[in-house]
Amino acid sequence: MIKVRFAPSPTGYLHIGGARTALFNWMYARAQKGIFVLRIEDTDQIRSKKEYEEEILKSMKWLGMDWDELYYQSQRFDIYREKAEQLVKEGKAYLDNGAILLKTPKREVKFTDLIRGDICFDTTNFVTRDADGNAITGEDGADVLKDEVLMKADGSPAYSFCCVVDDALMEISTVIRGEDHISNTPKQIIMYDALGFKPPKFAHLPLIMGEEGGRLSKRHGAVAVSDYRRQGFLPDALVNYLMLLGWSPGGDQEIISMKNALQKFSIKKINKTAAVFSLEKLGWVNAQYIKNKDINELTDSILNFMKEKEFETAGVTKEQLKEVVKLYKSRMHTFVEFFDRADFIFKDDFKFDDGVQEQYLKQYHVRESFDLLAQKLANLTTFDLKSSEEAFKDVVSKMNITTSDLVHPVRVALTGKTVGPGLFETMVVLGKEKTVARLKKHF
RNA sequence: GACCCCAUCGUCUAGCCUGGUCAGGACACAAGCUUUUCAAGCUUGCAGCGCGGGUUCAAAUCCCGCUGGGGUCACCA
Repeated sequence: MIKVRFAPSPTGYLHIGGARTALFNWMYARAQKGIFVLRIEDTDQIRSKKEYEEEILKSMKWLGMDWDELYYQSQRFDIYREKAEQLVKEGKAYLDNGAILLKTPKREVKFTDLIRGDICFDTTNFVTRDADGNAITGEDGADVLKDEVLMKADGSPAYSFCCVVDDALMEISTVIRGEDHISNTPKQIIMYDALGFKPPKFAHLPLIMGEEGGRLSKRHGAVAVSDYRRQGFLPDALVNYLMLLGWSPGGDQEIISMKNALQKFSIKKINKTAAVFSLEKLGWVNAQYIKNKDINELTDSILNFMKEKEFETAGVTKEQLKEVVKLYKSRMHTFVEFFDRADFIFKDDFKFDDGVQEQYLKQYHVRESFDLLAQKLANLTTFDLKSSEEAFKDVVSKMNITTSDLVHPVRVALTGKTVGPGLFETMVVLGKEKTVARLKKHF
C-alpha cells in the first residue's frame, strides 16, 4: 500500500514550491489508490502561527487536494521524547547541555532515489569538535555529518528527528519532497537505523526557480498560492501549470484534466532538472481554462471572486455579468485583468487611458456625429446588435465619414479605451441609457 | 570552501533507459490571414542537444573530464 505525506511548516503561507510538492504527493496517492497524509510540522512554537496553518489548509482545499489523515507534530512531543530517551538508553545517543544528540557513525550511506537513482554520501570524514567548535579530528570543513540534535535543550524535538519518527510510525512508504532535502537524507537514514526502522523510499523533486536563477522566492513576485487566488487564477489552471513543472504527460499534451493526468502520472517520469517558474505561461494556461470554461460556471466563479474581494458590483445582475463575461472570455488571463479591462461596465467614473481623449474626442466631426448617434440610439425601441449598428451606419453615411472614423471615438467615450470587444456588443451590454449618456458628455 | 544534485530552443518540455526518425510540441517573439480596435483562432517563421575526450559503422542518447547552474552545510523546518 502506497502512503505518502505532505508536511508543511505553518511558519508562512503555502507557496508555489510547497504546493507542487503537495500536488505530486497527492497525485501519486490518488493514482495508486494509496493514502495521503497531511502533517503540520509545528514544532517551532514561536514561528508557527495558527493563521498560517489555516491558510495552508485553505489553499490545499482550493487547489482540490484532500487528505486522508491529519496530524500535528505539536501534539506528538511525548512520542519524540520517548524515542530519543530510548536511544540514550541504548547508548546510541547522549545528553549534551540539556539536549540529546545522536552518535553519528562514520560510514557510507547509500540510498536509491526514485527520481535520481543511487546517491551516496561518505561520512568517513566525520569531524569531532570541541566546545569552541574547533575540529579535534578530521579536516576542518570536511565533515559531512556531525552528531545530530534529536531533542533541543528547551525540550522540543528537532525537525529531522520528528520527521523520521513520524514517517516511520505513520508507515509512510514513499517520501516525496524537494531536492533541498537530499542532504538531509543520509542523517535521517542513520536515524532510521538507530531506531530500528526500515527507511521509506525517497523521491526528491527538482526545485522551482525564479526567472533570474536561484530558488523561487518573494523577490521574484507572488509566491503564495493565496496570492494567485487573489489575482483571479483558476485553481485547475494553477494545478495544471504546476504539474507541468517537472513532469509531462508525454506527447504534445499540456492542457490536461486531473482525471487524465492521474492516469498518466508516474514518479519515474518526473524530471531531474530544476524548472523556472514562468508567470507568462501560467497566464496562458489560465486563459485557456477561462476560455474553455462553461459560461455559467465562469460567471459563478467571477461572482464568487467579486464577493471575496468585495468588489462594487454597481447593481450588475448575474445575467448582465454573464453577457460581459462572454465578451471578455477570450480577452483575459486572470479575473483581475477582467475587472481592469471591463471597469467601465461597473462604474461611470471609469478612467480614460492616457491621451486618448485628446486623440479621439477632439476630432472635427465628433460633436456633431455623437449628437446624431445619441439621438438615433435614444429613439430605438429595441436596442440590440442589429438596430444599434444600423443607427451607427446611418450616422456614418450622413456625416460622410468612415466607420472607422466613428468607431474609435465612440469606443473611447464609452469605455475610456481604444481596445476592447466589438463596439456594438459593448454598447448592447452597456445598455441604451448609459451609452447615450456617455456620448452626451462629449457634445 | 566541502559535500550532493543537475545540464535539449530565451522559458517549460518530448526524445535518453532499449544508440540509427530533417531533434517534436508549448509559452514568448516575428510575419500573414481575419477584422471597427484588441483578443481568440488559423498559417508560417525564428530559435536548442554547454565544451572536450572517448566507445561505436553510427552518440542528444553510453562512459570520463571540464565548465556552468542549483542545493545543503542551525538546538529553523
